[in-house]
Amino acid sequence: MLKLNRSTEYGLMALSYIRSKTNGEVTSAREISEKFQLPFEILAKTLQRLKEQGVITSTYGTRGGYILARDLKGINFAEFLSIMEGPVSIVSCLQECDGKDSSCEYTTNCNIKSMMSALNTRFYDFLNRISVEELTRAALPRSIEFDSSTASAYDSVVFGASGEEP
Amino acid sequence: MLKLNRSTEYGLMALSYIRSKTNGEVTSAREISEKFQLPFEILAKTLQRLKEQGVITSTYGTRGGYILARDLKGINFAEFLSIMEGPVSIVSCLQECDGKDSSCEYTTNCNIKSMMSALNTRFYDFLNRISVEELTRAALPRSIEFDSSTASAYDSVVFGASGEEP
DNA sequence: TTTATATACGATAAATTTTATCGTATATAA
DNA sequence: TTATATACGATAAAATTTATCGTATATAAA
Repeated sequence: MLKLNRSTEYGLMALSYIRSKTNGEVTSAREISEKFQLPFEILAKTLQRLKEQGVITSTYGTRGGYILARDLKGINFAEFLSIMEGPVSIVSCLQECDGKDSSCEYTTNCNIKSMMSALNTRFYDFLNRISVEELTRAALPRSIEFDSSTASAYDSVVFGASGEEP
Repeated sequence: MLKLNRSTEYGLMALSYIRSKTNGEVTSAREISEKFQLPFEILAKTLQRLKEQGVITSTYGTRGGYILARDLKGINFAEFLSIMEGPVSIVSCLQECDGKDSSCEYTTNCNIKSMMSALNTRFYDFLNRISVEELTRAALPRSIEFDSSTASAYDSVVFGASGEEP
């Protein structure tokens, strides 16, 4: 169904909340889980994965919790998804595992591989143009013209540019 | 994992094969299933769904099978996916079911809904720019410059434009 | 030093979704 | 009349996602 995993959603909700904190204030997994009614264990694992990848840092103990470790503008959605859901590929036959392509297991005679490869490249490019900074903004900013052909990967992208009311 | 369903892949493979046939020659489900080693029953259901949506037409009986019924240029990938996999939405809380939005069941207090809505719009736009005609071409055409900001939904889109060797 | 709090992490179970199979009905050419 | 092929509902198997459990580790505060 081409849907994001729950952990991806949890991760974005968590980052959105963490970044809203001021001057070095930490946020605990418990706090986020209660604030948004998310299952604690899964959220905790999600945060641990984000820490493992250097997106946030943690402090142990009674006043412990998480703070941002990287500029969210420098993390694009493709990278975020690969942290949260593993290697991103719209077709499994092109998914890289441990550095090497896993070839097609379904058919010995595929007539769409070339096009799926092209589609995958284009999809990856789509994800690359979206930063986690944008995805974790508090609210949709007022619509600004966006030209995807000139925007670089870390440019600000206003999603609503294609068809929303001003 | 943001992966296409098997039936979507089967559907594209089938359409790619069917369109390659010349002067009104029909293609049976059995033929496709044997040609590409795909499970017959699933492929048959896939073809039935494509027929139901008017993409192909069928003829019964001994020399029966399928032929194209619509110009594949007029079917974009968003529509194709909704035929094959049901309503397309990158987040379930925005997925329309029976005309009305199904609201979020996970949390009473979502801080990313606005951005997910924007992301979804943008994703849908991405899918809209890709036609089934392109996806079912026999091979990747030689790379041509593609400017996504000026291309209309049914324009030819060359996927390889972003980063492939010429 | 003890206790409460909080992260860390492997193992496993439950739920959901996807994928495949089965049985039967219908239509048509040979 | 028979063989071939689509049509379609019901159900089972497999895979994936989501959630839970148990235990270990680190730290601030009492």
